[in-house]
This record gives sequence, C-alpha cells and structure tokens, in this order.
Amino acid sequence: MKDKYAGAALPPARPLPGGAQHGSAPCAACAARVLSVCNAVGDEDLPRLAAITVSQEVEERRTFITAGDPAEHFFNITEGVVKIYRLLADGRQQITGFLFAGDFLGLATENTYAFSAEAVTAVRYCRFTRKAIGRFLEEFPKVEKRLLTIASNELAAAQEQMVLLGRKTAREKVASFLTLLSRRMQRLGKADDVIELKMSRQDIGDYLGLTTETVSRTLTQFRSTGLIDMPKTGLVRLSDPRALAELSEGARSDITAL
Amino acid sequence: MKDKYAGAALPPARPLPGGAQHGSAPCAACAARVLSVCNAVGDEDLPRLAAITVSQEVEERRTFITAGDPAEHFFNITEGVVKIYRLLADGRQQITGFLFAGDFLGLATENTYAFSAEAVTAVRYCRFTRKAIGRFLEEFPKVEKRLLTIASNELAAAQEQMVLLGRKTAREKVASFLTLLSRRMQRLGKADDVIELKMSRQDIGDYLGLTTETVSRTLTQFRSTGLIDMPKTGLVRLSDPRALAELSEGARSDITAL
DNA sequence: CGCACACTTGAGTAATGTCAAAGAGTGTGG
DNA sequence: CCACACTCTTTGACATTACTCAAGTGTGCG
Repeated sequence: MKDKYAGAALPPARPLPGGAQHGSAPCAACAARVLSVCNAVGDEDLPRLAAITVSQEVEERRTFITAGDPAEHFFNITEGVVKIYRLLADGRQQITGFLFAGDFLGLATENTYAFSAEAVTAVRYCRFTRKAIGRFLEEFPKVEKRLLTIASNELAAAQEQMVLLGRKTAREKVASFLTLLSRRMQRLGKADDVIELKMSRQDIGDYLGLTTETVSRTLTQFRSTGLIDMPKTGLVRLSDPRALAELSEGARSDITAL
Repeated sequence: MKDKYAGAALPPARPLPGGAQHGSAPCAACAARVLSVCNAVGDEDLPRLAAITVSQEVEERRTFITAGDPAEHFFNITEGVVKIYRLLADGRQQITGFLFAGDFLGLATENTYAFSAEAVTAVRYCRFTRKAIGRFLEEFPKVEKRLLTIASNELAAAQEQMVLLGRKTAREKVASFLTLLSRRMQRLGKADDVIELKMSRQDIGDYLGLTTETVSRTLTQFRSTGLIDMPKTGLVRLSDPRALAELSEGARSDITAL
C-alpha cells in the first residue's frame, strides 16, 4: 500500500485550467504570498514573477518529486500538506519535513533531487524552472537574500530535528511534534490548541523515527493522562500545552508519567 | 569534566600575532581557500576580503560559540576540527555536524546562535562580522550565490543525517560515519582507507545518537569481523570499504553479522 | 450494510541504554 | 626516565525502551 503511488511513471500533475496562471492576478491574489518567498517581490513586479510560474494541483497521495530525478523545478506550496522523505534500500522511510502553504521546496538540491515529495492532502503549488529562477534572481537580488534566509531557517529546523531524532524519547518526540504544529497554528493566527493531523500515524512515525504503534500508544497515553484530547479522528486538542512544551524540551517526564 | 570549558565567561580567542591578518597575503596563501566560500572571490579582490576578516586560533576543547548568544560573526574554519551541537535541558547532547578546514559556519542563524561550537582539536578560523559580510555581499553577489549553494548542500547533508538518526541501526550508523569520513579524505585527494578519528567516542556517539559504549562495541565488532583495523588509537583503516558502504546504505547486514 | 484501511491494543522480543569495573593510553611531576 | 594519576576506551551484566508480530476495534467509503 505504501507503494501504491510510488515510482515516477505517473501522468504529470495537471496545470490549472484557463491559463489563469499566466498573469499578475494569481500572484497578487495568492493567499500564500505573505508567507512565502514571493513576498520579497514588490506589487509592481508581480507580473514578472507570474510570468515564470506555473500553478498546478496534485491529488492526495501523488508523488510529484522522486529522489534521483533531474532537479528541474523549484516549488512554492500554496495549498495543502506535502511530505519530503528519503528511503533506505530496504524501504525504511524517513520523512525530513512536512511542508504547508507558503513553504518553499527545492533548496536541498544539486542537479538531481536528493529527496522525494508526496502530496499528503490535495496540494496546489507554483512551480518555477531552475533556469527561469536563475535569471529572475539576477534581477531581484532581494529574493536571493530571502532564499538564503529561508535556507538558514530550514537549517536551524533541521538541527532541531536532529536533536529530536538522536536524543529524545518517544514521549518527547510526540510532544515535540504536537508543540511544533501548535506553534505553526499560532503563527497563522489561528487557535493554537486545536491541531488537525492530516497525516497518518505511519507518516508521523516516519517523521519522528518511531513505529506507528509507538506513536499510537504514546498518543493514547497522553490522552489518558489528560495532556491531550482527541474529539474526533485527525483532531487533537492540547489540554495542557505548557506541559507538552516542557516535555518536548526534555523536562523531567516523571511529573506526567503514567 | 564535560563542563570543564563550558559557559561563556572565557577569555576571548586570541588573534594571530603580528597583525598579519590584515592584508591580502593571508587569504592568497590560505590553504583552505580552495575549499571554502573565499574561492568565489577572485585574486584581484582578495585584499577586500582580507580587510573584513580576522584570523584567530582557538585551543582544543574551547567553546567559541554558545547557543543563545547574539550571532555577531560568521566563521570560516581554516584548520582543525569543530563540533556543532545542541543541548537538551538535562544535558543530553546532539552533535549536528563536524566541521573541517574550508567549512563555513554561521548559516543556521537568525539573531542569536541556535547552536554551540567547540574546538575538538586546536582550531584556526577566519571571522567576519555580520555587518561586514552584508556590505561585502552587496558588492560580490557571486559570494552570495556560493553561500546559497553551501546552504543547499548543508540542507541535503542534514536530511541524510536525519535518515541516519531516525532509521538506521547502530551498525549502519557507525558504518555511515566511517564511510563519510572516508569520502572526505577522498575529496581531499588523500588515501581514503585510513581515517583519523580526532573526536572522542563520546562525540561520535553524540553525533550518531548512540552511547559511547555502543559505539565502542560496534567498532570492536567491525574489527573482529575484519571490516576495519585499528592500528593505533585514533586511527582506523577500512579493510573492506565496500562492505561498510553497503552496510551504511541499509544493505542486508546478515552477510557481515557476527 | 459491509468491506477495506487505519488505528489501537496486547504479548513477547530484540536492540540499545545503564551501571559498573577493568584495561589502555597520555601526560606530569618526582 | 619512571611511576602515578587521570581520562578515555573497552568489556560485562543487567535493565529498559521501543520494535515486531498479531489480533481486535473503529471509521469511512462504496
């Protein structure tokens, strides 16, 4: 089942209908713009940006970047959730990040992609060719600066994730994950105590370096100790965000232990 | 003992004597230049580069960047080995990378350092202030491009490390580490089957998400199965680099099992 | 309504961590 | 130059966490 959509021999993602993707309107109207690189481009230059982008949508479960393929594009996620992952020879999977609206994709890339990317939900993105980006950056050095900032932030996040993977316990990992998603909601100005888990337990496990079962058990334990509440599938309410945050940083875990 | 040199209240690292660090000579003569960012600066502009750098040396074991401190500098390692690490509240340590001559340090940084850096061996580096770098980049966009490339490479390496930490077994982790160091020797044009381990077992463990004991046991096992040889302390000869490389990628490990 | 899939729960195992002690290597001072 | 002290590494015995395998439960979709 994990391989259902694997492999690269897929029909291409379809461009949005109507050719609406060429023109300044889409960029100006883009809800993700404020969150993304594109924010570094002034209103007056949006047409230039729009000219090099193609907006596309990808259905749930579709792999749209396969590790090893020539890296021809950069992507800007405008809607949905994407998982970035790498595989070992025997199929073990490590998800190196989840991407959401506003996130930029393609930095960790030389000539070929070193990772795969799969749409966790239905996804919409703007795509640029590397060539076009190159020319564009010449003209808008501000965007290049922004890319460097983004890369720095991603690098910091990657280091944080290394701490999690290398040194945290299962409980701390899951608490970190919930806290991370909560912070993201906060940044978006939404209620930060209710989280939608769009991804499967398997994906959460592959992100945290755990098995599905351990993720499930840990969530159950959190629920039974009153740290979280799960009103319905895919929804988690953080009953005690503070305790979760402390737990995620490696605070004494005996205080909330079963 | 781990705290012997910890804390920020240390005498500053000393600049090299003679003021030799201001002038073009040091950059032109720098052995690490070909490996580093500085390579993006042409010979004719080296004086400009030298004008904003200060070369310093740091003794073994000295922490020269402490997480949380204001990020005022970027560094270019020109000699020695540096470890970059993060700590959890209770002292658990995760080393996110080892840096060698030519490596650039300071990218994963906003206004304060999110990591600490310690000299594993005696270290020499060139230091730039953020301000100076900003002005310099305006003038030499080529260097900025180079930084973006470096950041991309680091990001790819970070993802690779996440796979290691999240999904590899102890044997695979240690094999990966040896293979990584071997590749580095290769890139430097040196014999790639003999590796100097400048760092302690503890550091290797903190890098691989293992304990000292597990690292030690795994190395012993590799030796007893003929994968490696340890002629003297700190030296490892890869007797079967191919098998190690395969093991590190998650190949069937039964073929070399004890 | 029933099938499929994802999630949960349980029992037993294996890998790695913990604690403890002995051995090896390094440097220092007598 | 040797002996001692210190630290790092190795080895051993045991504990524990998280994994594996397996069965059951729930949920959503056709």
